[in-house]
Amino acid sequence: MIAQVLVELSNKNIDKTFDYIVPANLILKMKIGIRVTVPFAHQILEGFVLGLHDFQDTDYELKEIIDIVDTDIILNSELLELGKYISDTTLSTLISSYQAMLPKALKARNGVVVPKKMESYLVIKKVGINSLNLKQTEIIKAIEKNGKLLKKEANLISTSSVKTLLKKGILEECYEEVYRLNHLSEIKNKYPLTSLQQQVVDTVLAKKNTDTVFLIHGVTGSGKTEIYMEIIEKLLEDGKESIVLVPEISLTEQIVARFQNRFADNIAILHSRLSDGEKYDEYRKIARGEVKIVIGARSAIFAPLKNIGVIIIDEEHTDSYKQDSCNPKYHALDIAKWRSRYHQCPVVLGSATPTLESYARAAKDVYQLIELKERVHHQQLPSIEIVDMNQEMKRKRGNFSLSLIQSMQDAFSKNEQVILLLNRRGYSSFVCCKNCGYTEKCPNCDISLTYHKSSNTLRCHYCGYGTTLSKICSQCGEEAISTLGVGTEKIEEELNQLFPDKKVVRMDFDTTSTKGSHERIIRSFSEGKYDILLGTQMVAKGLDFPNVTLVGVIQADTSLNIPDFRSSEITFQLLCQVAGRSGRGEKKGRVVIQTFNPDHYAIRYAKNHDYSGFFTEEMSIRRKLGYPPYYYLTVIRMLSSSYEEARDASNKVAEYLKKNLSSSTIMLGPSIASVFRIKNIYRFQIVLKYKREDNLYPTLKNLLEHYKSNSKLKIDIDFNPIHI
DNA sequence: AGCACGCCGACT
DNA sequence: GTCGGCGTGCTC
Repeated sequence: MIAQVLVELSNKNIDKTFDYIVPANLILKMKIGIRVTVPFAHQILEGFVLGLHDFQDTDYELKEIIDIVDTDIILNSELLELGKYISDTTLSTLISSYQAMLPKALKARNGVVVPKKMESYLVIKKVGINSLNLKQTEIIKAIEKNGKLLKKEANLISTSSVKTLLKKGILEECYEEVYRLNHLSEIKNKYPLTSLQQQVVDTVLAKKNTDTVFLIHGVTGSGKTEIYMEIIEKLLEDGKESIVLVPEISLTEQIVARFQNRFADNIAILHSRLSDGEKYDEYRKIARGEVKIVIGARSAIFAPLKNIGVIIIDEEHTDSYKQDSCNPKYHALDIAKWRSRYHQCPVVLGSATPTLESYARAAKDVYQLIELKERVHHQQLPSIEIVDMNQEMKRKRGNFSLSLIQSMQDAFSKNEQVILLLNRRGYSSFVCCKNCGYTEKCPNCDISLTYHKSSNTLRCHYCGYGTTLSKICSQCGEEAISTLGVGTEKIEEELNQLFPDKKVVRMDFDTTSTKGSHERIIRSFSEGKYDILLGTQMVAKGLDFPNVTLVGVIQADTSLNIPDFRSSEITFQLLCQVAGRSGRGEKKGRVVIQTFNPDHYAIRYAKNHDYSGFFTEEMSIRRKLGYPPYYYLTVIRMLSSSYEEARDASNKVAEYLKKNLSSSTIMLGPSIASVFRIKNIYRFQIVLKYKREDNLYPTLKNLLEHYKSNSKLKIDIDFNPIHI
């Protein structure tokens, strides 16, 4: 027997299987999709068995498989097929696609082993023994209750009796895997659906055995989660399973608790804040068919469920559904559509602010659109006030407008809570010498350093570089360094001066880096231990605090100034999302947005909660400039530690693309990437715009092939990029 | 990742 | 003449 093994060597561009002889002792255990260890180039590697043959069809002298890693199939036939689809559509290696689908503990690894957590149990081996003493009988009875007993517990009765019984062969010790997380809770009463919510549920279920994609465009607070849960429950009655994708940062205890109250321990949770061991356990529950509902962030889309009834993607506009940091650069929505075709089940997308791409597809009936224009129980959407900071600055009032201060005082007087958004962490956005104008930059990246007052450091938000702040300018030697721009740390300081008797809690990258800190902040704010929750975009999404009646946006311009064609869309989405945190209880909410661009259309439409107005205007701009959804985009990046190397290669690549792509494809660049040096790697990029380009994949494949042995230059391709 | 192979310059 | 620099390519 010959096995085709795909080995883990993702660093080098080896994208093929190698043949190995299956030794006689492993033939019975050998299955496609299992993990094995093999000798490969003077080392031992792990890999996946992708095929089995009876005969050798090459004349190499083959080596033998060393062993199998686990007896279970890691990649079932669906996942094997899905991996090929991912590789074909993202042009990344097959092994990287499989690795992306698995939790760390199940990847073909090189070294790291996550211990399976085992507990020792006692079971009865021999029955009908009657010469037992009192303690021994007690132990046997305790075991008979459930058929087994934790050894720890038996030892509490009598350690020596346990030993004797084991020695006599009456008892036997066995080990069982225990799960680190237990989602045990009782099913509580569910809320009755409004007739509007019920209609949505019925609409989706009417197509339950088709691969229809639904887009639920529902305002914040329109009760989408209840709709999801009802759909899931109805499909559960058919024996069907569900995947629910939720943005990483809104996957909090709050949302998990809602699902637990409804489905008790029938759920597995997958997100990055779990430890490797916890992730492994949750994954095993799914693979063993012990749970029917999976809630998780992006990678939960790969959950190995076998009979999927629905895939729900909440807050579908969230950019973290696209993996763009490493290969394969896949979008969870594409994976969802593939699996929906495979399982013949619907995909349900939900958002108050769908991406232009999704809404345009709905408008063209590619997706089935469902509109929910009102909040449940006729709660009103918050009223939004725009404050022109150009006028405010003339009055010199720091970062808080009179209107925001008054609104905050008003909320506090009624014992209500406030959320403040500032989409920039740190104390100041950069430091600058007042004498010579020199700005301190990161030595490894083309980025200004951000001042963090609490640690008195300058830090790079791209590579993590840190240095202490010196008051003396390194350029001119004058003691004239001053901080400019504003971050969350500085706002926290101002708040303490403005409202000394109010308690502020800050939630950003810096205060949520330790395990559980994110949850702690949310819980204590929800318990009323703080009056103000101040944070970056983390505070904008999914949170539900009934006592919050005021949301303040310190600077709506932060995201507007990003040099990206999506900056208006991102700003509009962020403002709508954060506004939606206000007035979710019985009291009506208010929102104050401070901006230097009060007339910008993204801000104007957000003020009126006018999605369709924004959609129409933004679409006309995208059409004029030739951006999605009118054109597809692909970014090709040339990366090298040598500036010249990256520059020269980008010119060569551009020439090659021009020659091989059709004349209707528009090529932007080559130009330096928006941040042209990160971690000492120079980055050039080419952007392709096209409506249809049949030569795209073959051309880019050739390009990668050509450069794959070049160790100095890396070619990085991102189809349908989120950021360019 | 390693290790072999091979094509150049420096040196006993 | 030989030794070793490392760039390149292969590993079932």
